[in-house]
Amino acid sequence: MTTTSLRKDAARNWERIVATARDLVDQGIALQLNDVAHRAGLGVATVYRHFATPEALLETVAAPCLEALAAHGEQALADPDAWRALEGFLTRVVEAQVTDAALPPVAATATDALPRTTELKESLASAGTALLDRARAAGAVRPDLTAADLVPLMCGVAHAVAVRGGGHADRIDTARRYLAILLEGVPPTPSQA
Amino acid sequence: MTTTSLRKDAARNWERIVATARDLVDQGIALQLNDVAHRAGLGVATVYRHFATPEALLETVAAPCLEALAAHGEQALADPDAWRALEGFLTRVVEAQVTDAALPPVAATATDALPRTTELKESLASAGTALLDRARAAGAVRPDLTAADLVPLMCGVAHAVAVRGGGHADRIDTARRYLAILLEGVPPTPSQA
DNA sequence: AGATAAGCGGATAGCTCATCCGCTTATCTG
DNA sequence: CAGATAAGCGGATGAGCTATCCGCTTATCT
Repeated sequence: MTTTSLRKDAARNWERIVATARDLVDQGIALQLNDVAHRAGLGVATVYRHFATPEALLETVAAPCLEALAAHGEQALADPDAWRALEGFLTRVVEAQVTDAALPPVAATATDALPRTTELKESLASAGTALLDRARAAGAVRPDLTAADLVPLMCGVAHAVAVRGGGHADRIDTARRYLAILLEGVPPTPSQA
Repeated sequence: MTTTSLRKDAARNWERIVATARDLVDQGIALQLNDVAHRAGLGVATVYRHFATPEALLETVAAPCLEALAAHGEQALADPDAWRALEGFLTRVVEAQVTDAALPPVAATATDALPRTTELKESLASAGTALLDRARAAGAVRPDLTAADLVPLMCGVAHAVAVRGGGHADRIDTARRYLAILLEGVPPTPSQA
């Protein structure tokens, strides 16, 4: 047996746990490991063995979405229009945050439970940084806005949308609208140019 | 005895509880009624009698600040410059949210534990609405931005600042910067004008 | 097929929350 | 001022949740 492989039943249970957690997240129910175990028809210890904390499970649930965003970020760099690339990337990010309830808490937390999450967030951040720098080189970004502001601002938009409330379609609409307002403020003001 | 008055010791304990809670909030410690009781040197039941839930206590702690903001909102309407009035008001709001840890959760919650909180939030919202409408009348507000967006956007800025982190002075600076970016996006775009 | 250890499950100990009830004390009345 | 009254106090306690441990099961390898 190779050192990293998982026993077949363990792998199956891992999937069940993540799928159950995914359902709970989609229903807006907070993850409680005991509860997840019960709903998945598994022993409590099985869940705790795979995921030490609810945060670790949540990060695992959020991972595929983070991967997709990071992948899009890479692709966006191929767009010759720097502004359009940045705008498209940020649009995807806020839409994802509004669509997937697992993302906001993961995005807003500085210290991750899983190393994998840190990796994903770093690759996402570096994509964002590259896109922002490229837009800046095109003179489209005010000097006091830096890459370190990107994640907070995206979290801020997502939070604003959540506070505003409404159904899913409303929230997507609100997210686009708030992002549009934000993007108006990204270029340098006349006095900064 | 008039029906609404409180016994002297009860009033004193109420003050102690709120003061203790204020300290905890300032230290960034989550309010737990049992814990508050112990720190205030009071019985647990005394705290539960005055405040049914941690939210009710938090709202009480936040109330003075909400009152001050509402009062400023009234005054701001006296400013002949509609845009400056709106900008000043929103600046106070985000600075308060960043300075007082009791505000963000209270502002972001739709259903209040205390009727008083609902009152205060309504008066604050109506001040904001009046200021926004006045700025709109001056042609300084894009048509798709309504009064219903004001509270969410302020919460969004506050959340973005919290995610960004830093010391208190840093956060104030970040808050002003994010608000400045947001305000750039408030006026109509050329195509909307 | 048998050996082995990885993995499983649920009982349970530890902790936090919120209520209840006998006692204390402020306030009112004569 | 003293007694009566009920408003208010405090901490013991039961209910509910979290997370760990350990004896049993089962997948995997030879």
